[in-house]
Amino acid sequence: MARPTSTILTDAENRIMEVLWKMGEASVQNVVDTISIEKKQAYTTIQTFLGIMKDKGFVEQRKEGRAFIYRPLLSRSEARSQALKHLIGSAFGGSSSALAQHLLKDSDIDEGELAALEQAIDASMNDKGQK
Amino acid sequence: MARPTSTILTDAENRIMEVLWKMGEASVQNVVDTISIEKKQAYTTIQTFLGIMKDKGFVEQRKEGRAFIYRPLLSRSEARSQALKHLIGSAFGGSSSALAQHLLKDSDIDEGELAALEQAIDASMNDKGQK
DNA sequence: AATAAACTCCTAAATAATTAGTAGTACATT
DNA sequence: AATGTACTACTAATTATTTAGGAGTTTATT
Repeated sequence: MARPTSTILTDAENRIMEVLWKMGEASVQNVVDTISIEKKQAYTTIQTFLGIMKDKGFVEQRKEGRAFIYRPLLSRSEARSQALKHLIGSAFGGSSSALAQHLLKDSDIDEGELAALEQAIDASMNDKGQK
Repeated sequence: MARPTSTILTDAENRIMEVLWKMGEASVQNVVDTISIEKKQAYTTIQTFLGIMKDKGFVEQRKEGRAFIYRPLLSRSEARSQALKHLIGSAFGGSSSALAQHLLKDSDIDEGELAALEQAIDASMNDKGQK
């Protein structure tokens, strides 16, 4: 394979998920209306994305009348944990302590606080985003 | 444009930059040798990437004999800050406090420490990675 | 009933990201 | 001198990401 499919949400997917997370569930039109305030997008563009996101397992669809209603299967917190994990893997050599040190590189904190942040990052990466 | 070029390092670019950061500067062959321990990559693949990275301004090239020697123009710390900024923009709604809260959602810390982390994140995003 | 509106389904197309082969040139070694 | 080695330059191909149009169908409105 030339390029593996991203395991995390792409930027466009993120924008759409944001609407679903805010509304709980939404039709294509709902997403278009909400997103078009910031970024003009064709109805069919959103439709295409929701189809892709269904294939990837990020959302599920249910028929209501003629239209499909989409519901997130991935929580915002889970998505954030996964994105964070990916960032650490790619930009921080897989080391959460590297991230902790990067974040706090200009602050004057002691060893204990650094270790605490490191553990918090590890926890964030590994949880399933319940909270 | 259907897809804007990524402003941050892609995964493949990151792997290569990691070698340049470690060695200070490196030839194509140096990168191949180092990377091939983990991931087998053709000489010309690395060559193509270094060309792209030169176009993007991430590295500069200098001729030494027949071969090109590449040197990073972007520091690891800068790259990390940019990657973090991008993550916050896409997955955390642009809010550094959202990231701080996500990181510390299961720890028992007080308001002051949370605010301190938030400021550290802001600082990390905005600096030029001198340290 | 005819027309418009709201959908879905299928198709298409541009650009990025990732990977690598081939041709050609310069240098080293037998 | 011939052959191999080490490069660069150019080309190519695959898959993902992002964007959207057109055909067809069902429902609503004149």
